[in-house]
Amino acid sequence: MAESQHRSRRGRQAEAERNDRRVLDAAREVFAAHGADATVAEIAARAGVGMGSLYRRYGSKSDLLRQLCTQAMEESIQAAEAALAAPDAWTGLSDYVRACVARGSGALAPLAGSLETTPEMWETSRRGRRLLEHVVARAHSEGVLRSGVTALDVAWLVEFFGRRGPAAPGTEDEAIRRRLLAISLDGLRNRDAGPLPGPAPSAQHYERRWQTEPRTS
Amino acid sequence: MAESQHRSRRGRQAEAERNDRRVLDAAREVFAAHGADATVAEIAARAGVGMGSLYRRYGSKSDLLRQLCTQAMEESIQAAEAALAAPDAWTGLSDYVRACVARGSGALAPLAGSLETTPEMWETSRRGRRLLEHVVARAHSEGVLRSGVTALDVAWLVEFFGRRGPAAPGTEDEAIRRRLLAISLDGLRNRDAGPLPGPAPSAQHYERRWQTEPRTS
DNA sequence: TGCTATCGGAGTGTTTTGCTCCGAATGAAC
DNA sequence: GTTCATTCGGAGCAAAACACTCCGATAGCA
Repeated sequence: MAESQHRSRRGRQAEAERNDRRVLDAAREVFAAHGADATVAEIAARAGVGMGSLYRRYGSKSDLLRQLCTQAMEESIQAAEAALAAPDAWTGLSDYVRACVARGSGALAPLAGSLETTPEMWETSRRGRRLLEHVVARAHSEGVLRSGVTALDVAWLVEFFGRRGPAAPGTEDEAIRRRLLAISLDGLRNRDAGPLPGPAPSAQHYERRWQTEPRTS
Repeated sequence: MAESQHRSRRGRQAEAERNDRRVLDAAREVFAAHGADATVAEIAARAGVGMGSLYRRYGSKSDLLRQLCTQAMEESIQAAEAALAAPDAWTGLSDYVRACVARGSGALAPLAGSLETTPEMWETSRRGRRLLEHVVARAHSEGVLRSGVTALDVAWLVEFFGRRGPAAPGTEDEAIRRRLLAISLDGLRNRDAGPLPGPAPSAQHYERRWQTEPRTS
């Protein structure tokens, strides 16, 4: 607190900016670990910031959540672009999955329905999905992806592994997750295993969760 | 409600027994879907039973949870015994995993730490784990399981897929889960893929989550 | 037609939690 | 060194959520 902070342009404003970032990072970790029920107080504590600072920047808990969702979607878009730029399709796809899981993109999915969604968020989400479809299509065309696997299968996989994650780096939880993910990714490769059971996931169902209804309570 | 219920021995007691079962089933579904934060009222509603009936049988929410955990562990023990009796090791192991996931055994794991555990529960848990070790050992000895996979890997896999599950039968959620599980099980088979990353999960860590501490709050 | 055992669910007391408000602390200006 | 503007931190509050109790209604039995 008393440490010098004139590294950036202006002293106090620099602290403000740093706080904003800290809050966002802390929020991602805490929500990932505890779900949407995590308390604002805990986020503030983790960020090493007072409630005042948190609420000055983000009007409400929902706002914070929305910001986080948007950030997660943008990160997954970047990961998809990186996947398309990768030297081979399999490296691209598997790095995409690993990156999304590691960042906990899927951890925000259980929030579906408890959040008012903006049109921009929908647009971002769709853009991410379209890119992922390209990533998957490329993998199929190179013959490295088990046949029958769709982009939504991959999206759901990310979401499954992201649930209640990401585990903090260096923890055993994280190591376990990596092992299981390695197993799943192996199962995803093309080894002419039998066809996948059941119908492919529908986009309708994937999106429906986010359609806002106050709550079923 | 007004339907006749003299199918069993005594009219009113039959209803009582049926209610007990209904509550237990409803509780499993609701906790699986909403986590430990699910409300008692919702469980009662789902069971089609009043709060009074619920509390007469189960003294508290924690009691109910404990009962549920015990039941889940016993079911997984039965599944393990079935696996050992299966004609071949792979059928046994994969049916074990599918059964546990379908019953949502892993859905109760996130409750770890929020529940007072009895010595009997520990004993049951350990027995289940020992059986699973036999199931895994058998699979290795028949050469159908990817090398390096331990019983705890399988246990964690079940837990991962059980999180926030099971989805109600017949829903698309359930179909998706089955697809992803099929992928993971394929990755689990022995195809001399590379070694799994990182160290194997430790029993210490697996058990530590259940050691009761009031709460970190 | 009473009598007993069980049922259902509205009401209650408590805990939790999102959010506000204000005194303290910091840095810039002069 | 003093003053002023800005940002910080966290105690406290009002509202909501929730586990649990209590009692009138109801179903079986004699």
